[in-house]
Amino acid sequence: MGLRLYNTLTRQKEPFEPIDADNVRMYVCGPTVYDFAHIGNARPVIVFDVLYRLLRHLYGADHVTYVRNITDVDDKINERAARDYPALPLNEAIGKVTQETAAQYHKDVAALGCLPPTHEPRATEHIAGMREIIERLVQTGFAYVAEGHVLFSPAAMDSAGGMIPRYGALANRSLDEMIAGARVDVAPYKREATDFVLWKPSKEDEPGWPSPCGIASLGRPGWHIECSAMSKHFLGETFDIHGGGIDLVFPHHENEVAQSCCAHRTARMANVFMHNGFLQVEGQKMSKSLGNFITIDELLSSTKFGGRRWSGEVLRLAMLKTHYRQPIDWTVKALEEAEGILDEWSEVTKGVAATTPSAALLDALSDDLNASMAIAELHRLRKQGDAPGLRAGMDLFGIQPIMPAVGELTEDERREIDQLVSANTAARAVKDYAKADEIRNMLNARKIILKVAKDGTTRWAMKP
RNA sequence: GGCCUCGUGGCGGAAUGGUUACGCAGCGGACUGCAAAUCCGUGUAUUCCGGUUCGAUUCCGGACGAGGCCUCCA
Repeated sequence: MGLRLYNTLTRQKEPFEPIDADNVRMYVCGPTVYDFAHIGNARPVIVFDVLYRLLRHLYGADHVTYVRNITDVDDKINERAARDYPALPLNEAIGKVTQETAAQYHKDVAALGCLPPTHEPRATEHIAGMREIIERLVQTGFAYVAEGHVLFSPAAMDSAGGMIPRYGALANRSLDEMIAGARVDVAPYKREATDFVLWKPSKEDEPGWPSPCGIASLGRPGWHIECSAMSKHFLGETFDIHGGGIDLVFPHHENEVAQSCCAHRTARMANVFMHNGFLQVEGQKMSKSLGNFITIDELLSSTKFGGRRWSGEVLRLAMLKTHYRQPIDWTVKALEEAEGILDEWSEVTKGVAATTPSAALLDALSDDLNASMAIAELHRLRKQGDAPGLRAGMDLFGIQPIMPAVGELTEDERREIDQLVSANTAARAVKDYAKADEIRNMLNARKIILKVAKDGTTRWAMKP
């Protein structure tokens, strides 16, 4: 069975046909680097990493180009920089914030088992490309200059006709509905309430670049234009897959489509748009005010969630247990269950070389990334004792075997435990059960459990 | 207010116009000095009310409930 993907553009699953099978091209919206990435941010990164691995498997590792940007120009960054480094000049402070946050992000997603994308461009490296698109949009009447701003006109897009899509086609809403919505920011320089900013003027202490369209003052780009510029640069005017969180459908992706299709006179920016569902924490929306806001780093290295640390592999498996388009409830219980499964898989696959992924596994993932069904197949492989097959499946998922909590013990502690376990085995061999039980209780008190196999060999593990 | 998504067992979570995967927990058994671990077996579910249909959990309408977008939050 070939790859089928759910396309937000058409609201249905479609067979995936790459524009060029020698170079399958995917763009995923990356982070705006102003703060630690939270666990909700991790979902698209993990989901599209699995898709990236699947595409590499299907089309060859050298035939997939994956671009995930870093947005390093944004007013939230400016605010954060001013707050955190009040003594520094703003631009210097911004540099510190974006460098530090990007480094933390790389650390986080690596711990989650995500491959680096083929290209990871920064918005500030592509200002010239943005200016070029903006110039073209103004020249062709899709955008206009007003008080140092450049604004895009969805109304102009809708009257353009030809192959250019209707504004709102992706989000499935009409311009009339949006005007009726009436919560659009109305600025005096806008011709229509639905017009959005492509470029805006910068104050002297704000980051600024030479403006397009003959605007004299320095300025900076609006939110959506960076993705249009960077995707064009690396993937061309039309590419295969564009991904991100479902909240990006509108306005972000809708506006990207508008900018790109109008600038390039194309029918589609990307053939397939994919969006992952939202994440809740213990049944509630994650928000700072509810106090359930949790970052990737906190899960990995603090005891804030569930009173303990979690490995990146466990976080990844927990994330993939739910289909990517469904809402996911992030709970301690779900992480514990994922860890239990991973412990079991790890035990049988440690040091085992992978074969190729089973056909059933590929079929499951090829059906719009049905990871739940794929995981069921991994359970089946384990049950059948097919360790190499299981390992191959785990590789496709990007999940490595873990060292159960044992990794947190020091070498000395582990040696001591090994000795106690040997003493327990020896005591049982001579039927000195009092002594054996005493040792076992002592180990249990230290959260060590003994696992005696049928052949008498004894292994041990940390209780979660 | 407008638009959209979702509602499956004790829990998590797939699939489907016709015996409802899989996992966790539970229960029973094997094994064990006793436990644990492991293995085998096993019960339980499609929110409610209408409609279409030989047949609906699936399709359509409504109710109730949860969530999202319309605010530069993935």
